[in-house]
Amino acid sequence: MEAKILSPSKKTSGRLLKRAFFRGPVEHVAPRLLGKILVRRTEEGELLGGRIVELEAYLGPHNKTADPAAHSHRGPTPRNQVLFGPPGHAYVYSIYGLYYCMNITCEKTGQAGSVLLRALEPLMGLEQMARNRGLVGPPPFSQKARKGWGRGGGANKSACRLTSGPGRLCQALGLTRAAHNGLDLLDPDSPLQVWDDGVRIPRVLVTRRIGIRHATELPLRFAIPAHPCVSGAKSLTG
DNA sequence: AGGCCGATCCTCT
DNA sequence: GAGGATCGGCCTA
Repeated sequence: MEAKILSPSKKTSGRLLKRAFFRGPVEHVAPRLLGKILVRRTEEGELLGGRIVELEAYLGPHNKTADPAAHSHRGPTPRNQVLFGPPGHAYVYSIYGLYYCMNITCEKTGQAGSVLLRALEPLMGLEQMARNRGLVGPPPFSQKARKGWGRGGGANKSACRLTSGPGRLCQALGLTRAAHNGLDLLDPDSPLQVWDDGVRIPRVLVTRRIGIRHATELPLRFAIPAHPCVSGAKSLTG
């Protein structure tokens, strides 16, 4: 069951999203972010990025439904203060002392809803992303995977290993708390942006969230059905 | 001041 | 399917 490839065959481009896009209830914003493109411009001017194919919503403390899994659940702290700022910004935090994860702030300032990016379909800068992930060099990955890279048009399963998972995608793009936490994703001059290239997602898979201990029953994970780059459970009961 | 633990990933059985 | 790596933030004393 090979999934449909959503990548454009031409050179990837797109428009910056508007602030208002992120201002609504996070459970409404999250599924609409599927298909949008996360892009980092490196210091050397290279573009690294991919299409968002899986994400999770986390509810702010203002919400009627309590979400003890959210970092904002206990209110503002030095670590999570970006979550309580304006929408459309990057919240990057370290986890397990080894990896980073990235959220996009949503809703109005102070409400602290956010979206965790869980998987991208690699589109830009695949060679560099592989280096960032430490996947170049020893087989089995490099030899096989390199064939599918180079051009913009392929979400083969090997390439997905670059950005399939919240820690993996941050490592691939080279995202860190020190360099990227708090950046405005909608600023034309920002080194980290979200683009819309017009791709529409016809159907959205909704499941429980992955890897959390609290509020595990909430249906707040959203993914493109059967996309090869989606991580983890493929159904609500999985 | 100290302890606990996580929105993870990788390797090995 | 299980366990280890590894550390900053937050809670308790």
